[in-house]
Amino acid sequence: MSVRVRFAPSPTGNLHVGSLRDALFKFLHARHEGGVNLLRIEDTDRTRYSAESEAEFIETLKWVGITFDEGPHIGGPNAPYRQSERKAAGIYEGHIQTLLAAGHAYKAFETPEELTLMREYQQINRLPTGYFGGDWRDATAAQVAEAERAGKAFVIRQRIPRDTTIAIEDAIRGRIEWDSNTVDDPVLIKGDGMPTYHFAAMVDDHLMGITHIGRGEEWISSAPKHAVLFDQFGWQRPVFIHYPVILGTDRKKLSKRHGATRVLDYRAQGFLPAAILNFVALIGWSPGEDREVMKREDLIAAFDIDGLQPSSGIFDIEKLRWMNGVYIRETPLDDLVKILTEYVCDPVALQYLADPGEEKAAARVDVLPQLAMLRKGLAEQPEYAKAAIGLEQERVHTLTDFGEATAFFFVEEPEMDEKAVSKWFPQPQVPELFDHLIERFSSVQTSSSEWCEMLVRDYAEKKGFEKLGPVVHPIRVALTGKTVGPGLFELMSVLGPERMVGRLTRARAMVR
RNA sequence: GGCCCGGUCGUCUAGUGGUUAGGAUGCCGCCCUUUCAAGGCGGAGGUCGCGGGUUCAAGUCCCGUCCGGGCUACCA
Repeated sequence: MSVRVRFAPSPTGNLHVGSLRDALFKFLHARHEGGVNLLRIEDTDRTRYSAESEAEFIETLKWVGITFDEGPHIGGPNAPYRQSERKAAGIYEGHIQTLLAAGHAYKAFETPEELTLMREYQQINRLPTGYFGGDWRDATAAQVAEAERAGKAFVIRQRIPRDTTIAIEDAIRGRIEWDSNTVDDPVLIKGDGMPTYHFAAMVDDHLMGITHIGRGEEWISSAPKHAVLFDQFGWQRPVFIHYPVILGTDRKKLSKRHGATRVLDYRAQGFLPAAILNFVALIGWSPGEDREVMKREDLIAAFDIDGLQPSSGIFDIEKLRWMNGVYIRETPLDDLVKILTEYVCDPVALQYLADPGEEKAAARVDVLPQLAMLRKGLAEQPEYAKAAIGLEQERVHTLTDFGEATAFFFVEEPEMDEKAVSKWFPQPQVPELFDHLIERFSSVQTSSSEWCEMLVRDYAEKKGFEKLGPVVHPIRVALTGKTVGPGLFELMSVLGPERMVGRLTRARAMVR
């Protein structure tokens, strides 16, 4: 039987990196096996559902390149793909009647207050908390009928078998068992008639032919209920895969304190989808060999459930930054320019950089003016901007870094680093050097890097400098205001004679 | 409290009874070089959570223990 998996998020907030990783594992599994990946929206909790959230999920998934074969946005043979719509279509109604008739489910009429009281009693007496029977699991038909006649509100609970062992086979951890007396009777249908996750997800998984239920390990505790439900329906149990969780640097669940949890915030910070995918795939999964830089297609080719790990992993943004740098360097320049052009115009990214909310660590307010200059440069002098980007490509980690890295190309008068100026400008060779260059560049139209190199080397040699440093460094400071950056001759070539004359003249005035 | 899951360099991980415990990142150093990167080379960093046991041999198997995490909702 071919593999059928599903990503079934509850759209109640932003799509965060943990969910992205879950979606990725399923996607890779399906694609590796030539199976089917489907998207289902679990919106049975109408009080928390948000349409914007659902839209964000779909947009994010599309951005990183996780594709689906069926889903609410593309349709498919198992439509509808939103549980609220499936409820409206009566899909769960018939199934709960089947369970009720077989005695695998029962109506329970406790009020929420009564349940709270029961929980408190259990806690005080150090008993396992939960609904293990209450007043209704063993109620007679007459009692139920009377309560119904009285119009009392009820939920429908699953009747978990007692005095037995429930075991599931987890694809990562192997066999896990429970004493069935420690598993309480979960609500299947809520008072408002909506199914809970426990019921709707399992019914849908069966109806949609899901072969592998992949989800976070926080679901392990409810797995016995789900397994029993499949048994009670007489359905074949799918394979359960409980992924380990992704933690923050404090070993607590990943939260905003660690930078960001929302995938789109990483986009705003200038991370490439390929890098995010690659990085996140390697938390909790390994190809089993010493290979780390893997593009989407490599991941698909290598993915195997056996490579999944049981232990949780910490999200190390430093390693993500390294990996993002690798992907930026590997991107062909034309593509990179296109990506950057979109990035510097992306209102969501700019908005985030201007106001990263609680994520103070990620605040990059200072970079906004620089990104604006890059945007302007890209629009008004595309070839010049492209050359500048090409020179900085191998020394940045994120798209955001291009703002700072290319800033000196676009401002008329680059900000001069004081330490650099005081170190290099007072040196005796400098005035004559600047005068020489100003004169030479004033008389030419273009300047290739070879020509610039020859010019500088000849001058250094003529003046008796054994090393290039004393000549190169003052020029670099004059042209860029900084001591670090791309190779001087490439940089000179891109700047061109006119800009160089302007900047050298200004620097010359500073020397006296 | 109850039930369940997990535990190899700081971090991500390889490892399925016999390895000097490997790789990556981060850190440090050297080389390259006009600087910074990138790249190359090298280094520090692990008593495989701890304690017992099985075995000629244990990170690998068994037991116990500690620590971390999850669940314990008419949320998912």
